[in-house]
This record gives sequence, C-alpha cells and structure tokens, in this order.
Amino acid sequence: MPARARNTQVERSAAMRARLIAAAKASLMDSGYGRTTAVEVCVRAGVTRGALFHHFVDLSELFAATLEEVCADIGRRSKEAATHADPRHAIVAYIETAWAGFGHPDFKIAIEVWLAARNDPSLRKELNPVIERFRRAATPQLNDALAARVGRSAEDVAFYRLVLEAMIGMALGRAVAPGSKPMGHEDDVIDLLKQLSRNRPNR
Amino acid sequence: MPARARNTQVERSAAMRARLIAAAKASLMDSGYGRTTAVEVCVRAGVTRGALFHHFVDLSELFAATLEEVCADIGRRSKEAATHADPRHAIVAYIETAWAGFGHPDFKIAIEVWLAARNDPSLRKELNPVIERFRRAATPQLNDALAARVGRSAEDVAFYRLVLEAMIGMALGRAVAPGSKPMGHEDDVIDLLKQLSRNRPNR
DNA sequence: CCATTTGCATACATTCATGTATGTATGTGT
DNA sequence: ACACATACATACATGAATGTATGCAAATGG
Repeated sequence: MPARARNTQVERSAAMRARLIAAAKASLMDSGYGRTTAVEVCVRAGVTRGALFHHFVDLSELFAATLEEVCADIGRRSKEAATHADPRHAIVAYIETAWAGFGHPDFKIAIEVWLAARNDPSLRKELNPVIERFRRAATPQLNDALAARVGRSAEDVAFYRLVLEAMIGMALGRAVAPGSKPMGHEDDVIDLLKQLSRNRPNR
Repeated sequence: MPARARNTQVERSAAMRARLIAAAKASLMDSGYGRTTAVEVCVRAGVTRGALFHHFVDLSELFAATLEEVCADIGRRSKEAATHADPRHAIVAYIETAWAGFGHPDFKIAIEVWLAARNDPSLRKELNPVIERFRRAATPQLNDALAARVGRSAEDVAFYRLVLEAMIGMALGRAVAPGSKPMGHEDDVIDLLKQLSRNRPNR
C-alpha cells in the first residue's frame, strides 16, 4: 500500500466522531446535561451542527455513544487498577479497583446522562443497552466473576452493595459540588471500607 | 370576629402558593427537572402561568421554595423517627432517623433540583441558602448536636460519612430507576450498617 | 478523469419555554 | 360605597434548541 500524504477519509471521519464525543464529555463535565446542547458541543468541537447531525442522527445517539465511552473508560481504569491491587484480600482489591472507576471525575458524566435518561424517552431507549450491560456487570447474582471476587453469601452481597452505594454517593456529591471538586472525606471513607472488609468474618 | 362565609383572600393566596409548590414537587417527582416547565406545573395546579408568576417572580424562586419544603419534610420525618429510634445505640438511632429522611421517595426531588442548580447560576443563587443550611446540618464539625450523636473522633466521622454516602447512593439509584422504585437491597444495606455500627470499638 | 459518494456547512421551518405587559374581577380598608 | 390592592388570566415578544433540506468541496474508485 502506498504511503498516503494525508489521512484517509474514513480516518478523519472517525477522528471527527471522536472529537464530537470528547466535546460532549467536556460539556457534560462542566455544564451538565441541561446545558449540553448541539451548538455547545459543536462550538467546543470547532464544527457546525451539520457535522454533528451527519455523524449522529440524534442527540440521544451522541449521548449514548458518550456514555458508552465513559463506561468503557471506567472499566479500563478498573481493570488497570486491578493489576496493582492487594492480592491477599479479594474484597479490598475490589474496593480499590471499583474506586478507580467511580472515584474518577468522569463518573459525573455518567451520572448526568443517566439521570437525564429518566425523563427523555428517546434518550432512555438509546441508553438502555449500555445501562443494562452496566447493571448486569455490577450485580453479583448476574455476574459470576464479580461474585467470585466479592462473595456469594447474603452478608457478602450486602457488604458489596454498601461499598458500591457509598462510592456512588460520593461521586454524586462531587458532581453537585461547584467545580466538581472532590469532597474532603472520600479517602477516609474508602480506607474505612477497606478496614471493615478486612475485619469481616471469613468466607 | 364574625364568622366568614368564605376563606379570606390571604388564606386562599397561601393555599394557591402551596398548590403550586405541590404541583412542582409532583412534576419533579415523575418528570424530573428537565421537563418541569412552567406550563407543566400550572396544568397540574389547574391554573395559568399568570398565577405562577404572580406568586414567584422566577422559576428559580419556585424551585427554591420547593426544595425548602422538601428539606423541611425530610427534617420533620427524621425528627419524628428519632422518637422511635433505639435509645441504647446513638449511631444506630441516627441511622434510623437519617434513613427516614433519605430513604423517602421525596428525596429524589431534592436530587433533581440540587443537581440542576449546578448548571443554572440563577437557580444556584436562589438555592444556595437552603443547600448551605443543609450542608452545615449534615457536617459534624459544624453541627454540635450531630457530633454528639455520631461521635467526634476521626473514625466516628468517617463511619458517619459512610452511612450518609451509602444512603445518598441508594437514593440516587432509586431516582434513576424507572418509576423511582426502591432497589431490592436497600434494607439489607441499612441492616448491615446498623450491625457494623454495633460492632464498632466503643467510644 | 469523470461519476459518485462522503463530509461537512448553510439556511430554513418548527416547536416550545420564558418572562412581561396588560386586562379584569373580586376582595378589602376607610 | 368608593378607591385601591390583590389574584389571577390573556396575549405578546423574544430567544433558544431541534431537526431537516439543501449546497458544495474534497476524496474515492472505476
């Protein structure tokens, strides 16, 4: 294949699509869903709305793609963190990997879109597959690999839920804080969770 | 004072104001902030927008009044629950009273408005006093009565934060669930928290 | 090298929500 | 009873956001 002077058309197209998604993420990050309009996204991406509606038939489709990317990021970060996690305590390791995902500022994007989907039926329909996949992945009864890590007894599952809900609560707190700044006590809570998990009756 | 055949003007005015707030709560509850418009509220209240803008100069003002009422409800429910709570374990009692507030479906209304305030500067300005009051009330370092209940050591505060964040996480989960239905594991998590608090090193 | 597709911009039509200005009837104080 | 205020409705002006239809230049392929 001959060396091309410029990028091929499909490459630039994919790059534009990625730029639009990145712009949507940025806008969601610091303006929230309510103010993430088509023009807002396009201004950030440096294109007109023509470009946007060429790549996405709908705003809902753009948001779905955005949520998908954010979820993928969360998963990737968690996976990457898992390689460094404490191998002796499965739950402690899980806490670290999960917090690598939920504790990241980008999780605010997921919250924004997710919450918005409740109201907009079109958006909800578009987001449904992504959300459902995420929900299944986070439910020990439906995800055996997860159950293997966090345990299967009722107490284990309850503790797992506690960990998750606390993380989500802190992520929400960050999302509503001006500038999405982390609250002061996040690390304290995570440390406490690890400590509690170490002291739990053995499985 | 002679018995009046009809309500006085100010009474009916206050009733109308209350009806508008109730309509806003209902709309926020099942349509979310994004779809809670002036017409939506007024249709539910059975009046025209003239009535709304007569009682509230702004939509932001309506939302502020709504959030204030919801926060008051939460406080009232917590206070009421406190009379029934376990008197032997302060933290256990606190968990019960707090969950009486956060666990109530109406908390979704607070989440909706609160999150929206991040984007809308006018709304944020209007809501700021209510939010700030709430934040102070929920911070042991700033609320001595609370500190007396949950403890003052670093570990105590961390545990208190864990309780709170988990409750908020569950409230959010309920808010994004279709129909705002409670998730299955809420009571399990609350029970676990109580159990954990009983096993904590004494203060 | 020409025909066609692709990628994006421009312009338009439509919807919808806000806020304001104005009108009116009913209650209220003197 | 009369002047005035209050409570709400009606009508209007404006702005913003969406989605679509159209236009054009560049890339692709036969």
